[in-house]
Amino acid sequence: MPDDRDMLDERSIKVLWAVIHSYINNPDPVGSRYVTRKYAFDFSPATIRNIMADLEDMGFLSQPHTSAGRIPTDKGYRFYVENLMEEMDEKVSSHEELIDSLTRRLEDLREDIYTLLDETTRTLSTHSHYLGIAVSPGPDGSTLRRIELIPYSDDRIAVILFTNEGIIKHKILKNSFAFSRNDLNKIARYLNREFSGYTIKEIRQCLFDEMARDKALCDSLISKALSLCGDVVACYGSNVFISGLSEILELPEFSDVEKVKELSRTIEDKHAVIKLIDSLANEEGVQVIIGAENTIEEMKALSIITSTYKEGDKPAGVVGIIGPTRMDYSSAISLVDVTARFLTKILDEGGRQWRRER
Amino acid sequence: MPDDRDMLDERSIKVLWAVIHSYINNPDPVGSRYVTRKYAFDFSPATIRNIMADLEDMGFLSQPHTSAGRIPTDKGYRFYVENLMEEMDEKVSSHEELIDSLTRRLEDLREDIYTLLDETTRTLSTHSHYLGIAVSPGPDGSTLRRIELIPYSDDRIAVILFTNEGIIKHKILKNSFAFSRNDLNKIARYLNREFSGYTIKEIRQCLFDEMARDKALCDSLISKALSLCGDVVACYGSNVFISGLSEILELPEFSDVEKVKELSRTIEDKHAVIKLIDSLANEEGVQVIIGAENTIEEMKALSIITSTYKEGDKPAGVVGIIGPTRMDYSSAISLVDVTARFLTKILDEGGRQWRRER
DNA sequence: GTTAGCACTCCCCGCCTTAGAGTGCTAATA
DNA sequence: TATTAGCACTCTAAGGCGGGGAGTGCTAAC
Repeated sequence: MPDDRDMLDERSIKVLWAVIHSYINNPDPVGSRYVTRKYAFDFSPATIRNIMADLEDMGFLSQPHTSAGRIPTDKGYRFYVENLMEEMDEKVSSHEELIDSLTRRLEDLREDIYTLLDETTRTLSTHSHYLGIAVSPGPDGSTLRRIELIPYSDDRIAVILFTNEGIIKHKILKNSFAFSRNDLNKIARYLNREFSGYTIKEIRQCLFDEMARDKALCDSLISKALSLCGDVVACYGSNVFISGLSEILELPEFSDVEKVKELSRTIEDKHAVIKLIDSLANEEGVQVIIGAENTIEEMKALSIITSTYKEGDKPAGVVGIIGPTRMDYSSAISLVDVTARFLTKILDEGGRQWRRER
Repeated sequence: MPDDRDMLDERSIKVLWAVIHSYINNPDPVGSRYVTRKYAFDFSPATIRNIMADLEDMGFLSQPHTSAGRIPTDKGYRFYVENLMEEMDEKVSSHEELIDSLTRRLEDLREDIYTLLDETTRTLSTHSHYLGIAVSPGPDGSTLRRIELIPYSDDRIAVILFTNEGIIKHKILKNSFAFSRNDLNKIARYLNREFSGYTIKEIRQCLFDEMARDKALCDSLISKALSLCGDVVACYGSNVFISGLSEILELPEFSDVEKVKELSRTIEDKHAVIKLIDSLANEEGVQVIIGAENTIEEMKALSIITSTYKEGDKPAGVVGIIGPTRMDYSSAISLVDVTARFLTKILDEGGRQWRRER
């Protein structure tokens, strides 16, 4: 693919930027006259029209109908995000207000990452006026810090799993054997020695190998320990948090109820969302997916900005913003970036001393 | 207030029922001609018109405009729910399908009530096509089964709280003292002896009294135990689960985006919802709130059906359905009823042996 | 007490018109 | 040769108009 940048002269770029900038602020097709006026071009509308026609030929702009102004295409936004945004937009504020409000709201939640992520999406959505989204660390983002076994009733024990990321998972297991408290302590000690410091995914793999290698080899307590542990790590998965529906409904693109239905169906399907987001989980830095670049059919009219937050230097989970393709990319991107860094910092403060050397 | 029932003769009641029945199935104003045809009355439309005019005078029906048919008022629905529903509607199915799907989906979740309630709302909404709602037990609905203290890092301990209702709450406390594992065990034993079997609310009250009575009296370990416990019970609250937005958006009453916005704002405000639902938490059996009977401004166009599920014989939390006033009350009520009973049964199976005699 | 008949009301829908915004093309201009 | 003014053309959004239809309330007859 040739570099689009080369196809465009300075003037075309300015016009493209103007159209996008205008359209982001106000979803009316942008006319040539408006561009000359508002953006103080030294050309007449007629010239701008010619340029716009060229931009349309190249696929950066489109017309809803003949004799309407132009609106950006996904390709147009893409070009904007990659080439124009940083150099042409006046710098957005340093997001002090966001950091403030994150700090204030999340202060007491450091140790409970689910509530923390939930609050994060709320903050993201009120600041961006789009949907805020967060995904908690999955099996390969979570590192086991510690596992505890607690007798719960005559035939049940509670398994509690602490991770470095602040996730605390619990599961009650119906066990047919009656373990003594002493047995449980032994098993827990064994499991902690063996597995703490590894990711859930690694533990899964390890358990799998162990089982496969030789069942007879393990003494019975160890094999029971492994099976307890297996039950819990087996159902370990990511959680999704999404909020800000009432924010995003204020946008004119959602004045059509059909659109709203589509959106609500999409965000109620957590599985699809997890799948989508997980595919971005290992990318460095802020990811931008614009409109039809998206793989989910119902989201082809939306854009997604995400970034991973980390625990140590390992990607843990994802935060982001979902909005219309006509999104304020510039500020959304920096919002997401700042938020991800903030979460990384919080995790860092909690968990450093526990990281296992490898 | 005089009993409305006395004001209406047999014939008026039949007409009222017909209007409501028809309107529930199809939100078009109901005309006199339609009633005679569809509901096989032995009278002419003119007679029905007279009756309808009377019903309107009495406040059971209203007209969107002159020369439109009638639609039920909140008072009309109230009369329907209280007097007509059971005797006149053909019995709804015994909800075997619902029980089936509840059983299937909730089988593995008995011990984790949050996931269980969340899934319950999903099931409720797919079966009713309205919003499913569930509220987890609050401080006076939860009975402490057991408390565990676990060292978490050098300066933090994890407090884990098990309740009879299957709630597992955890909180990481930064403690300035370094407790030994032994100390923690002692403290936990003390707390369990003292508090298990009591509701969180009672424990709160008790802690409060204890503190007030005499601080000096307690030896230092006990006072620390109480303060640990206090930190955790202090932040114990209900959780709300709501789902089915995409279901309810299919209804014609939500073809107006303003209505949708209002709805989404309402259900995002968990606090208001909890407050509303909590006020019903101690009522026996199924509660029905119709339209403007509601105290929340934004919900005056909606009806709410709720019932409490119990742990033993003590009300624990609330499940319900939120829909338009034009709701299929008959089936909604039995759905909610069945669901609440189901949850009660599940809780019963898990927790009986732990109830403290008083 | 019930009903047929009838005039009346009001909404909904399709149709038309108009105003306005914006385009593309062409010919004139610097 | 690049730019621009002028102009005819296109398309939408909004408002006005009129007929059809559904339903009512009233009156007088049964």
